[in-house]
Amino acid sequence: MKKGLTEICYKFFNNLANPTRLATLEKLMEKPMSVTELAAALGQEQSMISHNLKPLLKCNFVFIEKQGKKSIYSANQETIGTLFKAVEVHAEKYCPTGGKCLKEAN
Amino acid sequence: MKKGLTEICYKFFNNLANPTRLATLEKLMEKPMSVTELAAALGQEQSMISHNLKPLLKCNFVFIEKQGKKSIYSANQETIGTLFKAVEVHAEKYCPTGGKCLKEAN
DNA sequence: TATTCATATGAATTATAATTCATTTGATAG
DNA sequence: CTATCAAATGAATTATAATTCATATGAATA
Repeated sequence: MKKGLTEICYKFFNNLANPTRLATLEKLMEKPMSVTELAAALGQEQSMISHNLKPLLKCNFVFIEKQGKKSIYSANQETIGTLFKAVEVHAEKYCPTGGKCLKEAN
Repeated sequence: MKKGLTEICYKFFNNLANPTRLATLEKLMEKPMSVTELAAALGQEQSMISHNLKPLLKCNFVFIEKQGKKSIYSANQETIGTLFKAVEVHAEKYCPTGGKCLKEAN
């Protein structure tokens, strides 16, 4: 691991460590969507989706394409796909309780 | 991505979204160490290292082996290696400023 | 079995991030 | 050019997490 990558990693994982952003990414992995569509699909306020898309966009976890007054967002399939896969692999091998541990207090 | 993995992902990334824990993992990727050694290597208080090792251990990002009064921690090379590599690959392709964006305000 | 070393824990404080609500900007259509 | 729809922004509030400090546990040794 190169020097300084810890800092990048922090920003990187911090960006992903949010339920709204993860749900947004999960939706966008299915297909590109507008902000309004995302808000409807996730049952969240439009402003909240916008706020959360911003950091995802900044780190290129999602891409934007403006279509008239709409902004169509799409997921970075390469990066997000790799990460979700990595979590899946880890969980399968190292979370024998199937996420039961998540319910407990820290 | 399986149903319910969003929740697991949240816990997963949340666990990694911390500078102390990332620095700890980076150190442990080099070689197994005791809590005291880690504290010295990172210039942090022992209690802080212990506090931060706890969630890493819980998700099996690190492993523990007790040697007398010492606790020797080691990294889960498989998972952490994969993740760090993924960040590296992403950063190389999608962070053209070389992390310069990290300095700016959100 | 008292003492020391290593680690873990609890609880309070401090710092950081998420969410909401009001408002603004930008684009298109009437 | 003004009304409407879509998205973005700002600022205040609320929620979460990190850090510190004091203390407790547990193992080894004199």
